[in-house]
Amino acid sequence: MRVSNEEKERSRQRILAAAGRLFRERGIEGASVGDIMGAAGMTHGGFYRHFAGKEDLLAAAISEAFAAFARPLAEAPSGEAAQAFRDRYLSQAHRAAPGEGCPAAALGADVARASPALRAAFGAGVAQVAGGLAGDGGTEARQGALRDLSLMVGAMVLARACPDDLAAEILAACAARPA
Amino acid sequence: MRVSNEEKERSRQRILAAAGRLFRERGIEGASVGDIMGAAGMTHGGFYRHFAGKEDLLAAAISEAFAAFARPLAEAPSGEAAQAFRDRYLSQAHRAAPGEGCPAAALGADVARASPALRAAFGAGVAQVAGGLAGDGGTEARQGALRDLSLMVGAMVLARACPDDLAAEILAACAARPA
DNA sequence: TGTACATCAGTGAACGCGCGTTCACTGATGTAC
DNA sequence: TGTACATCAGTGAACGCGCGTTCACTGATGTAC
Repeated sequence: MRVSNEEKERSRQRILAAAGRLFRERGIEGASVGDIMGAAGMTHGGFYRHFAGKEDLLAAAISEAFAAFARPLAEAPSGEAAQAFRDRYLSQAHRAAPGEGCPAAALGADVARASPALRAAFGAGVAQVAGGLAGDGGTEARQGALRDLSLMVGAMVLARACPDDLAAEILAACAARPA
Repeated sequence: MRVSNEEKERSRQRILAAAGRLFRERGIEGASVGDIMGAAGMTHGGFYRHFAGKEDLLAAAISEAFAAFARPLAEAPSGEAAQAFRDRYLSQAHRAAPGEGCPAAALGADVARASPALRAAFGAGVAQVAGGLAGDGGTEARQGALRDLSLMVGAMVLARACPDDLAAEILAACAARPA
């Protein structure tokens, strides 16, 4: 049965939110279209009324996830926000909750093997986060932001893949000197 | 037809080498048992004479890949080897050849979602590389090595997932100040 | 050292399963008059 | 504003495909005597 235009838009947002969480939690291949639609409260068949296919959804979910993840950086005074962002990033809470965490740490390796279109969307997200970290500084600030982000992404990738004690050591080592 | 014990061992090594390359190039799910056996010059059926299953092979391939990747760090004087390692790590050549590159950058995100046994093997590999970077320094050297490795892994994950120009910027920014 | 036989590495067909996508169908919504 | 009809969001069955794993089979290798 057809639903109203407003409800359709709400459905689309639910699918996007579920995709953003499940892709980050399980990886691109680990989250099926059926899983995502189920998490959004629907069956799989209606998916193609909203997206052209899984890759189309993935691109939209990545853009949305990066925008949400970078939001705190744009909303507060530059220096404070950046430091709060770093502290949150290198926490055990972030390690334990990839579904709400950094899209780069969760999906970077998958995107590396994906289409140029996806990599463009991913690159735009990375630039967005780096821009937020750099504030309105110049070239050097941007360089520093890219270095900071690399350190954080690497620390989180390693921490999630390592046993708990080594993970704690990695996060502490990277938090110790904020580059 | 049965083959000799020596040839069986050579087959096992070919499977391990092919797995190490294909897992890093395509990810854990992207490299099938059939692909790997084909790359090793055999058909898929014989696989189970060598390994209990795909996960067993993956653990062995990860250990082998980390050992080979860390080898240059153990074979040369500590300071020189570490600097050469960093330069090679943050290069375009490494970005373009994941199959022969750092297992942590290529497989970290996949291993984060895998079994504790796999994460233990991965953690041992990470510790091996960090140990090679730290040389025979103390706690502080190990902290620094974990930070260095995090920076390198993050830079490579981001560089591979981003378009070429942003990737070059990331690698240059991280090479500029070797933490 | 020879011989007879058990072992087993590798082959290729087959299995059950979950995937992304397609499709006929439904009935409430949107729209042209 | 009402009405008649076209649209289309969502359902659930079905598709073709590739996956990891199993299995009967083969014949050269390993081994007990």
